[in-house]
Amino acid sequence: MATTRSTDKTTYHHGDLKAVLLDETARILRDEGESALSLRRLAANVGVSRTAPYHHFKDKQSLLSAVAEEGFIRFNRTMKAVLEQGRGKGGEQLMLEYVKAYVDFAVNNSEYYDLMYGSQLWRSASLTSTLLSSARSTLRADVERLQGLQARGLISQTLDPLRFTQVAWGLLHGISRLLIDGIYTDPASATSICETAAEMLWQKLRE
Amino acid sequence: MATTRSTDKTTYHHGDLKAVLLDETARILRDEGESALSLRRLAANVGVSRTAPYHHFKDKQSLLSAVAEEGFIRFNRTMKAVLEQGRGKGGEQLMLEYVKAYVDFAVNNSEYYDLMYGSQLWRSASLTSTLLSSARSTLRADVERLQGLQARGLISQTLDPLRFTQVAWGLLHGISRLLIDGIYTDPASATSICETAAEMLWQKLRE
DNA sequence: CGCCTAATTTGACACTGTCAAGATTCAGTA
DNA sequence: TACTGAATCTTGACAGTGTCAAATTAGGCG
Repeated sequence: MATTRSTDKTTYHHGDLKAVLLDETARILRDEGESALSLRRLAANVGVSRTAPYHHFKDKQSLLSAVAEEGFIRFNRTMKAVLEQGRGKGGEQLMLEYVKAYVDFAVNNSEYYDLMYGSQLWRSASLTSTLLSSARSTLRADVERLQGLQARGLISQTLDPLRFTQVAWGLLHGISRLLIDGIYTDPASATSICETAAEMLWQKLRE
Repeated sequence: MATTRSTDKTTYHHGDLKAVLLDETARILRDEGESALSLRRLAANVGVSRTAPYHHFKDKQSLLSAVAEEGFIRFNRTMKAVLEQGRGKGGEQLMLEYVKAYVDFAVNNSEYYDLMYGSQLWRSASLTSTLLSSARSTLRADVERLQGLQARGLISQTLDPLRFTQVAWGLLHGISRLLIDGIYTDPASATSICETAAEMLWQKLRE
């Protein structure tokens, strides 16, 4: 702890500022909401001057994009783990767990999810190619997995893997957003909604 | 035209300010985007001082809520018309047109849709009870229509109308958001995505 | 006509993102 | 070890922003 520079204010050079800014940004978004995030408050919280962050991020959007990138990494890791742990399970069961895992991640990491699929990121110039490929990673893996299943005759042959994936993504994204934004009347029914969604997707997969 | 007060700057009392503010707000959002909307610019565009809008709207969020309310009115009207014009048609065909109409409204009126189902509105204090009932109007009508169809034995008996409606809503909302925010790789495939979505929903309805 | 109320304005305050110029520290080379 | 260039951080400044309070103006009604 003594050698950690993160919270050490005695040094002029912070040493760890970039990483600390990313963490504190996520923390503010989670605990206090988007409207509470300003670069000045962020800098103050971290114990640094107002413009210090500008030496690590071009502007505010650039910082948010970097946080989003961290979100994509966590998201991809989470979804990959779900698939690996569900190896032996049946398709229907796996589909349900996948749906639940997606929505669960979105709802319980909304400070990241909001940025990952918010409108600002996808219109911004700071959408680098590496970020973009990270953003499409899970989607691409889904399409390829479906193609594999189709080749082995395990799912419907008439189905277009890309179309199905796009629709499934839309479904999961929509449910997640309605939950995050508090638009569904009864958030407690989330599990039940996920089950119905998974059933529907699985039905379409077998056709 | 001469008697119209909307653009008349000669009078001290604007006369029509509230309505003009609502229209100009929607116009700015549509043409220049959310980040371009400030109360000061809005007021200047309309030819009125910075704080004039405050006599018609408590604060900025209140203005946006009012614009959202206008959005709900248009949305409810649109969806109602789709159902009425699709009286004689078969269920599957009607489902497709419904899906297309929803997504079409969202994409082509995104300045309203963003506000209607944005996170700010649903957390805000300006979510009045009349606004809330307007917001849930189409959803409630959907549930009741399904109950009617179920009573007449036209759709699956085992299906929970509320759950299905929630999931269908999630699907349409998700597709709309991914299109609006430019996240889908190829926006041209929107029609095809809607078709797949409609098929899936119809399949689930008959079960 | 005169008054009351609603509509509108000006002034002010505390914020915000961001740029430019200066100060400080670090890393590496001679 | 001393010096130098680059990286990092700070202070000062500017144009915006949302919003409040107090003053001003106009319209409608007696």
